[in-house]
Formats: sequence, C-alpha cells, structure tokens
Amino acid sequence: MIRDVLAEAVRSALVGLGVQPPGAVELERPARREHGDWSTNVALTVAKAAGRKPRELADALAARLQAAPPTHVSAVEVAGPGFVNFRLRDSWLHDILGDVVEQGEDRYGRHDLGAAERVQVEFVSANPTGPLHVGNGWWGSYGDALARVLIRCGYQVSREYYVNDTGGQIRSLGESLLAIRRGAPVPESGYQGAYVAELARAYNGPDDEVAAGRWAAERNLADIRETLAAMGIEFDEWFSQASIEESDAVAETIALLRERGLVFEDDGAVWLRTADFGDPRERRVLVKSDGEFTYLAGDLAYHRDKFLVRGYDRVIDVFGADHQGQVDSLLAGVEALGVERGRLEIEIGQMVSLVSGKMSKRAGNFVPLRDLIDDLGPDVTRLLSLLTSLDSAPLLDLDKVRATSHESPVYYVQMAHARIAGIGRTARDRAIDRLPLEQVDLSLLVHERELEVLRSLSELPDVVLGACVDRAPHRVATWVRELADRFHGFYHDCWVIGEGVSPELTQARLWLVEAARIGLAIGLGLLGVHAPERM
RNA sequence: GCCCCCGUAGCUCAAUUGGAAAGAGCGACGGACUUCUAAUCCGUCGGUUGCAGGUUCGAGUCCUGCCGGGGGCGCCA
Repeated sequence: MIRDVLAEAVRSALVGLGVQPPGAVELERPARREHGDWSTNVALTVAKAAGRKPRELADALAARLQAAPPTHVSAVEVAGPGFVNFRLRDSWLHDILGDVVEQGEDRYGRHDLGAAERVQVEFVSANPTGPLHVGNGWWGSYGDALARVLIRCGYQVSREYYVNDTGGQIRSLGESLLAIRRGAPVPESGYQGAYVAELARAYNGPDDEVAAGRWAAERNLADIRETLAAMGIEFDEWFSQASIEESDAVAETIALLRERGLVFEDDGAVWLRTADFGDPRERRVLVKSDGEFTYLAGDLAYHRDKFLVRGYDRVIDVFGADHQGQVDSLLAGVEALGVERGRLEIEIGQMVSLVSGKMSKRAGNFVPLRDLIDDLGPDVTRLLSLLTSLDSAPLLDLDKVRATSHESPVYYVQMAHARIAGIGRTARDRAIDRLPLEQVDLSLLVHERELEVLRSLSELPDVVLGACVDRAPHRVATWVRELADRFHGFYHDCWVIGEGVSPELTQARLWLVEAARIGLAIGLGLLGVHAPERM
C-alpha cells in the first residue's frame, strides 16, 4: 500500500535527521486538493520532543524526502504550521485500479483484523407484544450492516434475536386481549392499538391471560419475522427467553455469582453486589421477595450462555435508547460472572421520531415498520437509516420522504450501478470485449472525473476498517454515496464507448467502470442494499 | 436531582476521531439532453458549529460550567 511506502520513507528520513520517529507515522488524505494527495503531521507531533521548530523540521524532512522520492511521489511540500504534503503522479491511482479489479468484489477492502474471533451481534430483540416500529428498523439496519462489516474485517459473526416470550408483559398482553374480547376497557398498563383489537377478534382460545398472551406473542413474532425478512435481515439464531427460564440456567447463574461471593439477601430478596463493577446503583435484585426471578437474572443467565456456554469471544448488543436503563446493571453483572470487561459491548441507538408524533408502543400511535417498508421499499428504508449515525436521534418527515423518494440517495446510488450495467450491455451489443488488464494502457486515465472515481476507490479499505473499529457502518453509506456521485460525474463527462473515443481509451475506461462496479457492489453489499442491473 | 445521547446552512444529515479555508442532499435561483438512461450533470445563494471559558502548534471534535432537546433512572420487562 502506498500509505506504508510513504510512512516508511518518512520514518527513515526522520532517523536520518537524528529525530526519534513516533510509534506510528500518521498519513492522511488532505481534505483539499491543493494540499496534495497524502499528508503527514509528523513534524508537528514530534517537534516538541525533538526540541525543534515544527516548520523548520518539516522543511528538513521535505528536503530529505525530495532528494530520494518514494514511488509515485512527484513533489514534497511544506504547508501551514508544518504539514508535509506529498503530491503523487496519477500512476498511483492507476495502481489502485489494478488492485481493485485484481482483488475483486470478494477481496478488495477485506481485512483480517478479527483473526476469526467469534462475535455475536444481538439486535432488534423487540418484545413480541406488537409489530415492529420504525426505530426497530433503523437499529435493525444498523445491526445487520455492522455484522456485515465485521465479517468483512475477518470476524466470525453470528446474528441473534433474543425473544422476550415470557414474563409479565406477555400476561399483560393476554389481559388486554381478554378485556377487549369481553368488551371491557383495556387496563391502564395494557396494550392499546388497532393490532391488539385485531388479535382479540381472532383469538378463540381459553379465558386465560397467559394462554392468550402466548398465543398473541406467537402471532406477533411471526409478523416480526416476516417484516425483518422483507428488509433482508436474517438471523442465525432466535433465542427464546422462555428456554432460559424453563431450564436451570437462571438458578445456575445465581449459584455461580454466589460462589464468587457477590450474592446476599436483604428484605426478603436475593441481591447481586455490583458496586465493584462500575454500577452506580451498587446492588441489584436477582430474586424478588415473591420468589420470582427478575428480568436481570434472566438476562444474566442469557449472557452467561453467550459467553460461558456458547463461548463467544465478544458480544455486541444493540439496544434502543429506551432500554438504556439496563446497561449499567448488565455490564456489571456480566463482569461479575467473570467475563472480562470489554468483551460485552452495548451500542445504543437513539430514538427515531416522526413529525407526526413520538412513537410509543403502549399508546398505540406508532408507525409500524411494515408500513414504511411497504411505502418506501426495503432499500430506501435501509439506506435512509444507515446514512445517519446511531448517536443521532433522527427526525423523519414521512410525507417529505414519500414525496421525494424518487430522488432519494438510494436511487442515486443504485442508478450509478445500473448505469454501469448499461455500459456493459452497450459493450456487448457492439461486441467490444475488455482486453486483459496487462494489455490496457491505464495511463490514458487522466481526466479529473476519472481520477476522482479512483480516489474514492482508494479510500474503501480505510472506510471499511474505520466503520468496523468504531462500530459505525453508516460511514460505508456516506462513502457509497460519494462514489456514486463521482461516478455520475465521470459518466456525464467521459464517454466510454462511441465515436470520438479511441479504442485504447475505451479499454481503459471499461476497466475503470469495472472497478467502480466492484466498489459499489462491495459498499451496497455491506449495507444490505440491492445493486440493480437496471432501474 | 443523577446518568447516557444530541445541538453544525431554511430543512434532513456528514465531517478521515485533534488537522489546513466545516461538506453533501433537499428546498430556492440560473444553466446543460443528436451518442452508454437528464432518476443525471454544472453554477449561484446559504455558517459566530447553542453560549462562555479552558487544554495546544491547531478544537465542530477533548475538559469544565451554563442553555435547549431526546432517552433512562422499579423487588416492571
């Protein structure tokens, strides 16, 4: 990689100047073209330790690098407070093109960071007390895209959905159903909304809250599976909470905690001492005074199963902000089980709001995810959610999204891919075959539009890695849109096939188009968005 | 009251995790179709990054304090 070449050159130049180089020489792509193709701030960072002025050190460094320029480098310049900027010949981008097509869709932008570490990503896990809402779709897109990014970075990933198919909420759901059936008002703490009434109408089972609740939960879960499938989200495992509670897992988990001297009794309840594990509350109930396990007890049993039974090296739980209250106790409890801190990560997705009002499952005025998918299609729904960071609480104006859906970023990106396919069809129609890359003169690619496409492609490996390390798949979405943007510019200004384009240039551009196709396919694949051949 | 997230162009969001002169899309205005799809491209307008301090070569980004918004603080799940 060019970065390594430059870093090594900088390192040895520093040594030559009698300056101790830092652990890692940082090389970045300047935001502005005037600042060259690559840049290092190393003169700024080591100046103080070296007892030299940044600018003066940068000058000396640049002079040394200029004297024996690394591959592709045409000029080394000093700018600003002491940045050393590298200007590269276009050949470095032609090499990128070669890398992309040689490694292809399967290998370009792939990393072995994970070293086959086994990671479980648990996401959605919405309670089967009703249909999924828009927020579930957003966090679901996130979880699925994160899983894809992790896989591309060498992790062995399993996607899991924790089905909360037990406990008071199921009973409460059953109560609501039965109340509606006998024409009574739904209890205050119950579930409202049209879907409950519909379920009540369909239910003809016994007059028992739990039975009715279970029946409704099953119906809801089927609906949830179907909705997720419509979005292209597949899980490797649907893990039932009931299966945990019906086994001895909870009791075993408490026994393990007791062995570790962290369990005590008070007020007729059984408690876990969490103070030493970063929990501000210091203690949590595991067994209520009525003898029932708490949700936390079940959750810890579940996480014990993840780490200690199934042996995942790392678990990433994706929660909505409405479950933030679980975070401290869960992190503390898992550590109390003897799982090193850091192996459990919890990502919190902020609430999605709609201009028409907030979503609340109990109030029953939410927009079901299903409606959004039917309305916009899965691709729009996914890309829309993946264009924003998990930390921002998005505001969706449904009318506006619907009205402008034909000019959404999705179609913009997909059209770039379709245009590429269109070029392929034209080439086939005119019997133009791509020659082997070695026989093609890539140095003909000098148009700014062509170079911009290649610059984007050169960034993909870094983007994927950054998205993985920071658990931020939305960066892939941002990147894909940029690549599409540059491709459209190229498409507009640079004809590939036809009169006025020499056969040699057509060949070079056909390979450029192929590289762009590979980049788009990789990016869209990581996002779970289709890459259509035509629109 | 305490904890988490956020505050960036009229609107919706980015910003290589501390880099140089903060970028896109939508909206507004003005241009470009005889050739691979104009679902596209080009240009213009638009900013005290909520406010005030601090850290340093350098802050939208880190620290402190305010202001504002969202979420969370059960022997519910």
